[in-house]
Amino acid sequence: MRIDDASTLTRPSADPAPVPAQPASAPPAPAPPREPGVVTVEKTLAILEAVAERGGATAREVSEALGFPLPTVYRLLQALVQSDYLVHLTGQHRFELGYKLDRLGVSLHRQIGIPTSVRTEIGRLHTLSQTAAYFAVYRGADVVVAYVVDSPDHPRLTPLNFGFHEATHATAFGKIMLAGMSSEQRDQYLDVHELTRLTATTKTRRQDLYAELAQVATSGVAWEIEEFVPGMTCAAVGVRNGAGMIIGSVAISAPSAELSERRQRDIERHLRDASNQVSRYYRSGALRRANTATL
Amino acid sequence: MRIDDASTLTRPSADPAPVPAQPASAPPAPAPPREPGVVTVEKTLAILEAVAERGGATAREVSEALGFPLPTVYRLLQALVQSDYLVHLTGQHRFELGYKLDRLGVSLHRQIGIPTSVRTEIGRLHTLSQTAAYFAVYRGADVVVAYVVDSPDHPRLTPLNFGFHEATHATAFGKIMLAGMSSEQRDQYLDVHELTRLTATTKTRRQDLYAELAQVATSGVAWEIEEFVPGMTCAAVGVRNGAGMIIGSVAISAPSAELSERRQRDIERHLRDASNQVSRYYRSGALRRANTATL
DNA sequence: TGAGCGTTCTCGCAGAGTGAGAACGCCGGG
DNA sequence: CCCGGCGTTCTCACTCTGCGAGAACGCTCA
Repeated sequence: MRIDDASTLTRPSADPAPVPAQPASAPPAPAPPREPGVVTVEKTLAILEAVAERGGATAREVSEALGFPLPTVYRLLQALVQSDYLVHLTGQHRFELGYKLDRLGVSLHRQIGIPTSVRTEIGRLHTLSQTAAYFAVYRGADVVVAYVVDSPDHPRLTPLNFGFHEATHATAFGKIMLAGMSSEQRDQYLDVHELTRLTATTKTRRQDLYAELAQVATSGVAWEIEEFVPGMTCAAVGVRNGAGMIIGSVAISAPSAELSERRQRDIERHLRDASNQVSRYYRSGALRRANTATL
Repeated sequence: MRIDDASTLTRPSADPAPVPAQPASAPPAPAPPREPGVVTVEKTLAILEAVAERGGATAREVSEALGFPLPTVYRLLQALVQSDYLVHLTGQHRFELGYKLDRLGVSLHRQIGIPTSVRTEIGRLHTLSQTAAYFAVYRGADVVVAYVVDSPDHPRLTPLNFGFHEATHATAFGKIMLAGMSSEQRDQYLDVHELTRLTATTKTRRQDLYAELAQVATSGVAWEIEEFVPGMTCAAVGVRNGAGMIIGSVAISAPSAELSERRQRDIERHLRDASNQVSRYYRSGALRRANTATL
């Protein structure tokens, strides 16, 4: 059973900034797209990430990659080393990631807080249904992937790593969560999140989406057939707390080609079983943070 | 928490610089101990860690905990949110950790890079010997815990988490690694790292330590009996690469009381077995980064 | 209705961060 | 042996950035 590795760089969601075309000229001040923010902090974090991406780097590499002058890079590198976000491998003349990042990662997982019983249940879902298996929860106003179990034979959908929280309209667990919101919450949510087209069959009109959500609400199961990634299908069932509110969702993904009608029925059954088990956990006490997802 | 370099030595706590006459000002703060560094960055990271420690926090909590004025805290919080190191749960008026921290944690683990075959071997060591099991490697000039397998019945020693790299003189795997260094490397290492007393039996004199290291080098196994944590004993065996150099170490920890002579023999056997298996992996190709530990 | 909190803005000042440049030690190659 | 290149640290004067008191706005609760 693997926890979570993989995950590489995802394209930074390019904001629709005006002036997308930088005229190649103007070496002086082409005014980068970025909003103000605290410049020093942004530079520092950029350096940290540069070191992370290339699995360690020399100061010069960072300087060239980011276009920051060398003295600045050294200064900020040292600040990061001092706080244990980086280590300086003096022998190898390299900077690599520091151990605080592990501790922070652990803290993050603790904040999301998926109990072991739920983890094993998702593991069972993976084994029984022979698919990648997911657990998603509300976090604040977002819907986020909180746990994944997959295997070489049944790998996760590449973007669906821990922390994924986009494309709610185009994922099975996203539909479950949208269907679980009050209509005002849903409207507000969709006012902020566009119905981006991802494949030929992605539902990009609210009308269509609402119609499906109504159906999801009654049937209790959401399917998503190649609306997110071509050739792949997902399915999900909601998880409810003691008050009957949807607080999360168990889900699977599999190649569409492998899904005979019979297999679909089996999967639905496994999803409902898993949902029941997980819901049972959340019904019995232990509902830690207020999951009422105020939006 | 590092104790290393000389920079601390150069600056006496209260520097009696020329111009001692401060213009009558400064009745309040006599300037805290901290060395310069990039102030903004330090503040920002302090905020990040404050949020991590308390599992999410409001801006005001952070402000009070760290003594930074509110507008500053908000500004830096936003910088962190913008870079995905924090999320702002607007519904709950809280800031919590962001998903980039997971990605950075994963990158760190990838940089340390313990292959799965080694992981399973440490798992087996845990099961067979019925103890917490560890794998440690050189990283730059340091010796760091790279992987741990434990269980409720056989928990790890509390400080021995991933990333632990102190007290080399008082841990079994540390002794293995010290024994594996050239004498110049060892001397240099010990010039920088004090032989801190941790328990009544910690070896704090180089003499004593060197004597034991010589014995470790010949026997191939290091024991550490309550020199690190009272009541707990550790043992370790080295892992060698194709060139015969020590590049890591497998280790276990257990309560001293549970270690009959027979059990000690069993544990030594299991450690040697594990070491052989792991060494085999590092012998066959795959010796990625130059582990020659230049110091 | 008002107090308290979360959150964002404004704005003038001070000082922090900046970055060209030089310096130092170390290495490997000519 | 000396030179050139690299990693690393320091200096220093200038400027622009981050600072933080304070006020403002909206919300929730009593």
